[in-house]
Amino acid sequence: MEKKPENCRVENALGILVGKWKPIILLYLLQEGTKRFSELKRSMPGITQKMLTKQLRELEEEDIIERVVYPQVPPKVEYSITEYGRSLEPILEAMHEWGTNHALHKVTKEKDQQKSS
Amino acid sequence: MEKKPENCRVENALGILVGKWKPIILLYLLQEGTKRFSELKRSMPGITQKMLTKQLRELEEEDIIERVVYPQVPPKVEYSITEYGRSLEPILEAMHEWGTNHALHKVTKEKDQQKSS
DNA sequence: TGCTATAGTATACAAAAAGATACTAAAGGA
DNA sequence: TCCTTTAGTATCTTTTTGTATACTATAGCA
Repeated sequence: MEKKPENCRVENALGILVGKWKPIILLYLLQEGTKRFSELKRSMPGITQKMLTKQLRELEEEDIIERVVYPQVPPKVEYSITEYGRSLEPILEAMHEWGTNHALHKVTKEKDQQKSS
Repeated sequence: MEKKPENCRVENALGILVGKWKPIILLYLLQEGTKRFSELKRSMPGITQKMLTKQLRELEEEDIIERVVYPQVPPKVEYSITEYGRSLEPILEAMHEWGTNHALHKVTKEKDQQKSS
């Protein structure tokens, strides 16, 4: 496998996951399946509509999620993970697991430093 | 495993990997082992000293890399991945692999769109 | 004496990401 | 008639990231 810094493709994946809300959106859709825009918004207190729209558009652009518009009033738009998008799941799981452990690691380290000071 | 958006730990991992140069630094150190500051800099054309220093400090802060200073003039400082930092390797590999495939996926998608237009 | 190399720091600035806030259309209900 | 709901868009401001450039100390070398 090519891992030379010159042709590092980690950013290709990173770019898709990066964004304050993207991992949250993805985990939510992976677990809960298809969701409406308003449901997504309600599930993420603090996000603005602009941000949610932007992140969703970016994920759609990369073929990770699908957007289905129902021609109704008031509007109804549903979002879901694509078949292809599911291929990100193992990475998200691995990061979640590592991240959970890392929170612990930091606490442990801090305690050690307190002891030695 | 806890994957509720409310307690998403993906960012814990993401935060460490994010930064224009961090994946490159990590892959390089993982492959090449211990390296001096100047070697890192030379291997990453385009990075400024300030940026390199900053990224290295952040990785050190998270216990991913180790910094060893030799009391010499001119100075000599060596960086290497910590034992703990190695636990990120599978994630980086997975992202690299996914990212490589994703580049292909995009090209394929574009071709499909051209055909249908 | 002046030049090089090393591993930085300091300062100013530009660009990108995120946030706050106000606005839209049009159906259905009180 | 007015209010609510939905899924956005349009601006503007703030915060975070990243870049450019100049500066530092000191040993060894010519």
